[in-house]
Amino acid sequence: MAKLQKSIEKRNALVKATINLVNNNGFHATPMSKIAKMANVSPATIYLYFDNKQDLVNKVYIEVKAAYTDYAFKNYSNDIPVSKGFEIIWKRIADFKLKEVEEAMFLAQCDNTPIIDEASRQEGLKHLQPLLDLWERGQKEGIIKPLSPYLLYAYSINPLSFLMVMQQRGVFQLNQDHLEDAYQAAWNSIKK
Amino acid sequence: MAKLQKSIEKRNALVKATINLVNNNGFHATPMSKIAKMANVSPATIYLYFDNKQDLVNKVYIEVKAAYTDYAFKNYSNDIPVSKGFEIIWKRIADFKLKEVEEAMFLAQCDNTPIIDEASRQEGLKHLQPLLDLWERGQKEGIIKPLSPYLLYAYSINPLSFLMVMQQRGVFQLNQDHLEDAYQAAWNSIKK
DNA sequence: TAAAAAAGAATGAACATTCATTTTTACTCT
DNA sequence: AGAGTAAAAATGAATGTTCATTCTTTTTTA
Repeated sequence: MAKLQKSIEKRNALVKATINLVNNNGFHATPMSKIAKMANVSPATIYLYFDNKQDLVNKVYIEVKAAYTDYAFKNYSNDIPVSKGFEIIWKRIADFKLKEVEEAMFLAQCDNTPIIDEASRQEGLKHLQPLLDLWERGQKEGIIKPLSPYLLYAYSINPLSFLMVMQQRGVFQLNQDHLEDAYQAAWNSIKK
Repeated sequence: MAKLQKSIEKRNALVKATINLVNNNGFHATPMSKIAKMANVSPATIYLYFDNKQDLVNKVYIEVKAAYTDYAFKNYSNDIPVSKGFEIIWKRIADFKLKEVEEAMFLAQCDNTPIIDEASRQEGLKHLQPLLDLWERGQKEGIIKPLSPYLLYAYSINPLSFLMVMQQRGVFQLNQDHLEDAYQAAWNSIKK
């Protein structure tokens, strides 16, 4: 008999190709045939790994989001003081966006368009819980402003996405000094 | 002989339908036939007003961006003090995003995806010049931080887009208090 | 060697755009 | 003012292409 395993490399190649092509052309202008070609795979093979095109992009989104938040919260634990915790997370996020430009672009696109299922969006949101917990803790301790988490996110974390998109478009070059400035702006906007 | 005029109402209906459908389905999942149907027009008629689908979305983008910046800078002139000028612009932008939700969503999507021509993107960028001038003036007067305009934008103006998208998704309800908080965060992030 | 994995070609639907007609409009001539 | 008309505007139906997905066959693997 035959107990085979589907190639994890093929799957990875498909995920990578999807990210790249969706970044450059948008989801609906990215045919399955092109994804297959870039992954060096037959179009039919995609369907061994994913149910259909929608399932493909949903799963890629969730996986990239998970990788992103894993990276962001890597060195964080909730016995670290709030201000230090925020610095750690913020800088890891900046790091991720600078190093994993493709992944970050892909998330930005998914988060601003209707290409992802509502369910997958919710799923992706769950991964941000540690940050919400940090903010709640900070508010209890009177260290950060008593604002809605959406405001806190909008003014401290989200601006990085904008900077990254501008950088990716070659509009300007984000350097280490910019990042230090950005971190200060982020912290000033949430600290009490 | 006949000197006719194409109906401006039909054109407006097409623009409106495009915005609505692209917001809900994304550009490439929005067929010309649906745009036509929503505008109560034959598909062929679209081609009397626009060269093709790409031209349609480019023109809609530029027009909405122009409407947005006209609205934003309506009550502003460059003899107004920097801090007051920023407040005026910021609040007009917030106003626009709250009142013209569809238009604002459309811009957010276009600004985060590859659906718009590079040329049209540049064209849209030009309209922000008054804000850049304000920042330059503020920096000369030592009132606002000597940061890249992209950082200033990222931390003062752009967060509104995020809040608007969240609001639109029903994730949270943006009220007048939130906006006052947000304005303070915005001003704190740019003032020296 | 038997079953899974992978492939390439086939299928059928969806779509952007064009084509052939019809309708509307504004002007001219009575 | 009203009828006639030429051209623009608008239309619905075609056209040809692109693409997601499936089908049939081949290849790989345990």
